[in-house]
Amino acid sequence: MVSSDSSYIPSEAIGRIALYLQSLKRLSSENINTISSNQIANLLNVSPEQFRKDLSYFGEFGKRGVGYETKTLVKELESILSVDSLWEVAIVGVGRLGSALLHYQGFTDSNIKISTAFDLTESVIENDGKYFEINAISDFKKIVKRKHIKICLICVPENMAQEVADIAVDSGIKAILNFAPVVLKVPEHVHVSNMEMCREIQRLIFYANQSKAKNIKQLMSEGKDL
Amino acid sequence: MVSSDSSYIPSEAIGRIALYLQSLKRLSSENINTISSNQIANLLNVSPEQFRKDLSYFGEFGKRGVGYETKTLVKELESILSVDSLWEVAIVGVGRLGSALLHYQGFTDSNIKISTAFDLTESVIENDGKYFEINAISDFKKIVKRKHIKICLICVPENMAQEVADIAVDSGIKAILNFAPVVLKVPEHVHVSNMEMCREIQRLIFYANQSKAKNIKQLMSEGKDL
DNA sequence: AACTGTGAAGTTTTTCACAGCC
DNA sequence: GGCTGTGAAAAACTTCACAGTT
Repeated sequence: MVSSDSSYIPSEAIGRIALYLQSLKRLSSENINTISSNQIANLLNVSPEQFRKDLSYFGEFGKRGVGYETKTLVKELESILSVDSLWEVAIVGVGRLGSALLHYQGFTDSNIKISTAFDLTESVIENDGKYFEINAISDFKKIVKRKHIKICLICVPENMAQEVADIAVDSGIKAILNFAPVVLKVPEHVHVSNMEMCREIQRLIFYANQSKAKNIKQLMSEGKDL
Repeated sequence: MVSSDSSYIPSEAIGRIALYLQSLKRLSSENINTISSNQIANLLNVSPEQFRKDLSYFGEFGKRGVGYETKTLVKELESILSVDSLWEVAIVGVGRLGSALLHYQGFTDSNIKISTAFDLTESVIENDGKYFEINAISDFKKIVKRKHIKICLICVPENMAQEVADIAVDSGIKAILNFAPVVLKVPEHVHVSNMEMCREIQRLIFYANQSKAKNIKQLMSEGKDL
């Protein structure tokens, strides 16, 4: 049923599947049992066709004339993304951002757990009476191999990020979520996703200012003085 | 010189301009004065054509046969993004993530400053001998108007995010960086960019597992037993 | 010779529009 | 009648290929 030759699937679609899943879980927990592509699309600011097309890459999950059963679809999407069982991920760099992520509560609902943390040296940090063991980066390969960890978050300063990425690749890591403001060089089979706040804010600045420019243009075309 | 009718510009291009800028600043500080589209593209894993095309939406910045002057291009790109002067942004929600962002050092280089923080109630937090004033969300509009803040980061729990977004919109905020796992409803003239780690990690999980599936498929087609 | 700038071609992604099913 | 699933059309974006400049 679930086909997954990813070569024909727009990479944006995968992100949207995760979005649909998030929303469907919520709907399901609110005891909404059935939903149409129109309804969910409206909730998520995508088009209904987009929603249906995205699902169609993986199979047929709805009933014509009826819609989609939320509970079933949750299961199907979890299976598509392979998030139907817990994924343990590692984090490297336990500075402010890293430790914020380490203590973030929101991962649990998504079957994600930051099970292992690394920094330059071993230590133990405490939060709300809970203790977190921080491992030395020199033990990365050993620990990651033993725990079969496939995904790692990089939260180190920019001048160390590539070095960490190299270690991760060498340790068999399959995907990296990179918070450092650099473009990591990794082999093709390793996926990198960047979460860079400065770049993102700068994009917003462009658009925020753009709308100002548009307004000015509009006012001028209406013959108004500034 | 700098034209900017954003309707013809791929929105991805803006993110890349911010990326180019980041890299060019670094190169410039390393006293690299000239660079070709080939060189910079290789550094950033984009194609040289992509780089040239992205710039071409805004003007002509290079010299044929020579390349680009880093210092000049930095200035040009800063002007395109309007990040040539300081942008003060607000943050709402000073939990773990919010306070990590509040103390993040990396914004300065990008002319971004989180100048104002909000939470449910007024308070003062301390870090490294520095004191940060946290304002009550009820004062959001007043303060944001007075300080002419146009951009805000939303770091509140998901059940409050829409409420905060409504306040932001009402206060004249032009763009929102949203860390909550919900799709915000805002008028068309307000730009929202989402930084949602769970969804991003789930995307990585899909790809991480995909490559496994591919490997298995490959092994099987080579006639090997598992 | 080296490198940019850019129409045109190609590719990817989204939207349309409608057949098919409940 | 209402809603899905999906080829086909349209739009968006990227890459090609080459003319133009230093």
